[in-house]
Amino acid sequence: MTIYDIAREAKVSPSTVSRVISGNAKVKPEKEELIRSIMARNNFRPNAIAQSLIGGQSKTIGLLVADIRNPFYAALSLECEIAAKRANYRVMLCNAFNDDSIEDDSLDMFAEHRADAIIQIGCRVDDLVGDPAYAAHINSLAIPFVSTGKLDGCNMYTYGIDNAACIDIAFEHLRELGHKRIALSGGRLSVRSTYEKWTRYIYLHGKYGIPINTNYVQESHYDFNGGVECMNRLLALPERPTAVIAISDHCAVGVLSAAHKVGLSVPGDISLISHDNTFLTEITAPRLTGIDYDYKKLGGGLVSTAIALINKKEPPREAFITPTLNVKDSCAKIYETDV
Amino acid sequence: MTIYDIAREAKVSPSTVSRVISGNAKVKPEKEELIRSIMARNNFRPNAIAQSLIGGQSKTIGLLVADIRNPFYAALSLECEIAAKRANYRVMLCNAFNDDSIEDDSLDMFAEHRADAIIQIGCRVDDLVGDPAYAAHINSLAIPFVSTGKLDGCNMYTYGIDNAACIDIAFEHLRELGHKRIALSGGRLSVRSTYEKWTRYIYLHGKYGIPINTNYVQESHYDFNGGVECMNRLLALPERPTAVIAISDHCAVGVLSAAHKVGLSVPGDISLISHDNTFLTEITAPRLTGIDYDYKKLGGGLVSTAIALINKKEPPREAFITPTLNVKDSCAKIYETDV
DNA sequence: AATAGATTTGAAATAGATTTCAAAAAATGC
DNA sequence: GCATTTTTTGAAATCTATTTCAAATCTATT
Repeated sequence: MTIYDIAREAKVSPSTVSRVISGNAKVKPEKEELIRSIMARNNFRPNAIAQSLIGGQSKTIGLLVADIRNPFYAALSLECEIAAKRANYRVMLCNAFNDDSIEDDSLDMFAEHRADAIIQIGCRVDDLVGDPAYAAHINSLAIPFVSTGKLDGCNMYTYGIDNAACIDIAFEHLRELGHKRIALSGGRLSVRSTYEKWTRYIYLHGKYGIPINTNYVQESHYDFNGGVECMNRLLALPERPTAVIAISDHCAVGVLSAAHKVGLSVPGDISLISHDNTFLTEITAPRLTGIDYDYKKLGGGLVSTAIALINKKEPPREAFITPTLNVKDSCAKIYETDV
Repeated sequence: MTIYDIAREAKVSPSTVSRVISGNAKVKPEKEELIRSIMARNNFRPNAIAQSLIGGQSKTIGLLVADIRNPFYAALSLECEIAAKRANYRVMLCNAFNDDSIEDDSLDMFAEHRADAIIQIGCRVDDLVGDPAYAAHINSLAIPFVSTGKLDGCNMYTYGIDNAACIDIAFEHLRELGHKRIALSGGRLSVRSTYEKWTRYIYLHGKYGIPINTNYVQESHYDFNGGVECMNRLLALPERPTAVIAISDHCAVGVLSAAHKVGLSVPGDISLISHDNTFLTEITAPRLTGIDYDYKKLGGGLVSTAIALINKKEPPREAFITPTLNVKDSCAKIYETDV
């Protein structure tokens, strides 16, 4: 069923049918009525593929995430989908699994499907020391490219999170509660967002004249086991920290589990601040205080930056949303006598 | 950059370039070499949209899930994506949020984009008493439709989970451990998969001559709060159950939390069996014993059923994978003296 | 070298919409 | 009622690849 079939039945030309569909030209009301009724009766739906071909726009945004099973990516990709839909764009989602070849293939696939823009969240695009070949690959696509991260040598736009502010907020909250021995669990330093958090952590120690215990910053995976291992290392220290900032909720649950395993109470013995504010923070005991993002704003910002680029507008090269603190039950006041 | 540009530069016809791309006709080796080098130098990628238009196939499968933030859907949609990619299909993902109008719109969108097949997981497609209008809508799309669920009056194919077997396995495990007061938390009876679990639960009581306490079957939401509320109701009973089968991991975590809150130990005081075996079962204390699915097989089965239908093969109307029990730490033997 | 047979190539049609441009129809003015 | 302006319409070109069919080229055979 095509516009030609509709046209024949309505005794008009395909052009007229097209005008009814697109709505960007006047058609005599009675004819429009007739055409619409024929379309409805035949269950006709215009072929979006043909529309894309002639229009030169696929109305599709390629969305590449590291792993949709990670609640952070799930929440964010969801908001991207909603924002895209509102702007009459579709999302084509791919998981990269931190596998370089899948990542490359997905980008090529987006290019072949003529995605109007690409949004990438996670993966190599936030490497502190980027792979030049990867940046070159992205550039070669010649498709507007937006990410929460930033890759050197890559023609791209960033709409992300103010990472330093995350640590500012967490640190300040703990400081107000009297904590001075604050640990960071930790993430991988090779990731830019993590690097920015670490440097801010160090900066804040200087600012407040708190001596840095380098053992308090522990590299870890972003998942449950990363948190467990990290916490175990912290617990083995002669003087253990009184508070831990975890790099993700997943990680925080691991920290919590390791603390519980040795009989420590959170927040009684150790306070814990998390990142991402996914549903995980609601299902632990205690519920986790943590850094929260406005996911709607973040997803919306990524999409609107992408769409601005599609429309040849010039959005800011970089924009960052400010995180907030979502206070729940995992932090407590401390009265240190020995400092 | 199109095949015409390549053709001009290589001094051949577009047909020849096309033959090199598609590989389904011989081209003189030296010409092919030349054409390939020109394509590479210009970073040429064939336009998948044009290929779809002429080929009459979009090589796209529409995937509609209830909510990607739910780890079950995330894990399954991931496997669908992988299986589709292996068969040279792409996935177009939409979230329906249990919102009927979003669901309808998404289906229409799939149709307009000429998805070759639609896979739906969750949402109205597993309603026990289906909405005839919804079934009619699906039928009107005239696109192969595959789901884990089943909707009356709908021309569709099911590749799902043997729900009765889930309960068989959970029940058997608990029975072997000596449990007789087994509760079900619970899900919504209006969902077919849940209904099948409930009926099996009742059947098994009959089979083993265990009296049914109707208070032990509690309807609930599938999430954390559903589990909490359900468990609170169970705990308020004069004789509380010794074991709970939760309808999802999310729900199980809620059950666990409610148990802990009143000082009950799991599995010391109460055993708990979950469903879905998502990462949640690994991050609780104790780790949750539960019903596990072969996600790769399930996702692969959904996709291969869809592709069989695309290729006019006739796959089975219904197929079900058999779940397994993943024994972790949330169930214990019980020595009941009072039964 | 001529012919038959096999291989390789190109012109043109096709997929299903949109858009431009000119023609036809309708509305307006006098 | 006729000329002029405005609105509505249709024919044809376009988007980018694939495929058919016939023509051209090459190889093999005698």
